[in-house]
Amino acid sequence: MATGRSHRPAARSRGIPEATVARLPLYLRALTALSERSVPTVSSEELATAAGVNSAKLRKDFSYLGSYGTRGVGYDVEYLVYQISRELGLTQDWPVVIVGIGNLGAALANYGGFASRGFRVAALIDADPALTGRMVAGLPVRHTDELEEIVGDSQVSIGVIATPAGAAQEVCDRLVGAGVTSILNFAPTVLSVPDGVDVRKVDLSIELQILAFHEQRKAGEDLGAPVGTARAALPKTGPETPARRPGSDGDVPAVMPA
Amino acid sequence: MATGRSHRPAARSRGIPEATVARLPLYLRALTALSERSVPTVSSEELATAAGVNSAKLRKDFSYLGSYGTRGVGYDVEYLVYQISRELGLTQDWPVVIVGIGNLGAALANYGGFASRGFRVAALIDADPALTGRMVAGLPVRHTDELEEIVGDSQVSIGVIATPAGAAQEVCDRLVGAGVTSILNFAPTVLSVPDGVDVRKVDLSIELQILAFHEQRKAGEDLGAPVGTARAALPKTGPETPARRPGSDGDVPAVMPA
DNA sequence: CCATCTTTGTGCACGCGTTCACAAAGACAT
DNA sequence: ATGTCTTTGTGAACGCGTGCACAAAGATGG
Repeated sequence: MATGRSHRPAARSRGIPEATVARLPLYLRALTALSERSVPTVSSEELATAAGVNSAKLRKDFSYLGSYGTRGVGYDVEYLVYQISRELGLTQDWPVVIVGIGNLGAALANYGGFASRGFRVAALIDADPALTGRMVAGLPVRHTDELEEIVGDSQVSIGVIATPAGAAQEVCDRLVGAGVTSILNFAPTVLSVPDGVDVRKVDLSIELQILAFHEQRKAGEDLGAPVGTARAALPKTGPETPARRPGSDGDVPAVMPA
Repeated sequence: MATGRSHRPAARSRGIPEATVARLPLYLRALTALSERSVPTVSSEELATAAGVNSAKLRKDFSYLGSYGTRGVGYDVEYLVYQISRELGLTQDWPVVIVGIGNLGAALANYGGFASRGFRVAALIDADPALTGRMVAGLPVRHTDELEEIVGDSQVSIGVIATPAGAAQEVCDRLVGAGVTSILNFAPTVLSVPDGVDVRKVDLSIELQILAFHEQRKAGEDLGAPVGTARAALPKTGPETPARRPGSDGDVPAVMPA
């Protein structure tokens, strides 16, 4: 749950709702597990449970792809794995560049799940000259100066940004300029991109804050103190504002990069 | 956007829509930046641009919190920072434990954005005895055996799971059993938790697959080949299923943990 | 004190996503 | 072949989220 779609409110690409697309990887993972256990068929009920969704939703999702089930029996696991893989574009290889090889960037580079689904780390890029040439996850770190060349030569269309927030927009612009049309952003910034470029962001801090909100709510319900009252009545006379920790973050690095 | 909400379809906690809650951290970040530049007030239009949203949406979001603006002028930056912080529960400290100190876990432990928003890493936990006692980000890694004790003593209510997928559910169960009621899950698995426990998941692989879908769609539009046709007509006779890479992943570690 | 101008707060309509509930489709047994 | 039983696929209703568009509020200047 750390995803945030970006522009295009609900692109309904080629008839498949965005919400459905977001769940296809979930189904695929559950199906792959079944496939490895050599389970031949699965019902919508079983698969839905495994994927953590409602069976009606799953059936409707699959209905957007076509009629791949058999009534009275269920779905053929192998067949469905193939269909979803194809639908998601995982039958081809996707070269990916990672920019910003700090703690997070390095962790991503070592991520085993990349190769397993057709994603191949084509290059690692960092602005720090001290890092250039060092091997990370079996690949040499290359300097930002080479970015355009790398992207162009390797036909990279997906870029991962794991730089500090301050550098993210510039890196983004250069990636887009070099031909990248999909970006996964780990830096805590709003990226602006031209139409036709997709951005998804992963933001640890936001996720934690959302959890904190609900956590506070739970705690507040226990006490007799109504959390959400005596608020609209504030006179708002002058800045009684406690001014929490002035000048601490606001431009913090993504997940401790470089 | 790598977030995925989980149970509760749209909990509308205490009147504030879930979608609004998810945007509050965005506003807070933009406001903090303005605060550091000592900007006294900001209009909904300006703030919306900075946060990457529509100004009507922002005003509606704020209307759920109360009437904090001044017509003809805008919003008082400091005041709003305080109100949103309070609403999100960031005026108090949230001790957090991280379980699974692999590449990703270590990167998270080093994340600077934790402390800056009231989140404090209370402990690092790993099942590997070889790691126990080693210092990571200034904290000693402690063994899983101590999990219950650590959570209980430190009053931890938020847990971060960065273990391999296979270990995630067990770790989750133990965290919940020890009193944790909010979980941020980086492992690529569906976690099942009792009611009252919030789970948010961050899944790199899913994000990339969603990007790949759109990427494929873009590429398909260029060619004359209609991507989504000649599909429903498949006879489906026997497993012509190409059976993509049998038995490769399916239980892959989150982001290359331990 | 009045007029003007800016910007908020929100009523309303629309569309996407979810869920229910059931008819149609097929497997399987007799 | 016919009937029964299981499970899919989907029409329809509902609710949340978004965005428009405007009235109300207040600041500001004369």
